[in-house]
Amino acid sequence: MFSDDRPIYRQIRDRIIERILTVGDGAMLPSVRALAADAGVNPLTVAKAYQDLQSADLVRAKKGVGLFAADGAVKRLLNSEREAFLSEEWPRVKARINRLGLDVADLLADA
Amino acid sequence: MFSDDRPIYRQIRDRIIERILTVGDGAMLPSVRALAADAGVNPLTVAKAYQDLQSADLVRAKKGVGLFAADGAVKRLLNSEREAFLSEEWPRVKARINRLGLDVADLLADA
DNA sequence: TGCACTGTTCTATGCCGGCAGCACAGATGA
DNA sequence: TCATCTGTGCTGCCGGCATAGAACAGTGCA
Repeated sequence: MFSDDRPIYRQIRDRIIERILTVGDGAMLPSVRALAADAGVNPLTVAKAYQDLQSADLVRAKKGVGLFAADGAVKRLLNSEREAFLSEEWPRVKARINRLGLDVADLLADA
Repeated sequence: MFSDDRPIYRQIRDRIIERILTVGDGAMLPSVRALAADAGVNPLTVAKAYQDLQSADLVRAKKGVGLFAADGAVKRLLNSEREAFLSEEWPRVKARINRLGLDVADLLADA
């Protein structure tokens, strides 16, 4: 379910980010306990992921109600994630593709 | 120098793998202490990376002499790394590209 | 008023990663 | 022989990650 070489709470955070990009601003997000049960993980671990997202103003928490994608979250996520991907992940991936003797164009073609 | 969310010894291991793919079978690899000094890391951390590679028969150690890329290391690395990349990393990357609405042409452009 | 949900906080425990420091064993060359 | 390189092994220490278990505070609904 999870990669063994990245902290679970970060993988949970990434999963929530994907969800925000899908459901959009203002939408309700899965509760700490529900997500923990679904992922087979301790609720504290999920809470830590959500607190990261709250620190980044991507999620609003309403005590007793639930968690919600913040206003403008999608827009800011698209910007920051695009930036991070193009400047960090993609160069590394492209170098790896070349080193393994694979063809970038071929891989992108059947997308 | 290192990503903050993956163990350093794994990032060191990846770096050594890249080097093996470059220098080829039988070539001498940087010593534990030299690589540790170069990366600004504890020698034990580098040793752990090398021991991973020895367990996978990708590196041979000669006590008092040094570390060497094992016979057939390059071939086996190309196979296993390609396999791992295509079945795990690439699908994730491709999904990310689509989710972020990135243009394939842009990714190919700055090659 | 209860009940069931929500997020949040606390304590304690265990494991892993990384560090510092030191020591040992094998190989090499002056 | 001796100095110096090599890989390997140990101790202790610390912080981060993840867990279990319990508890507190706020909301909504019957």
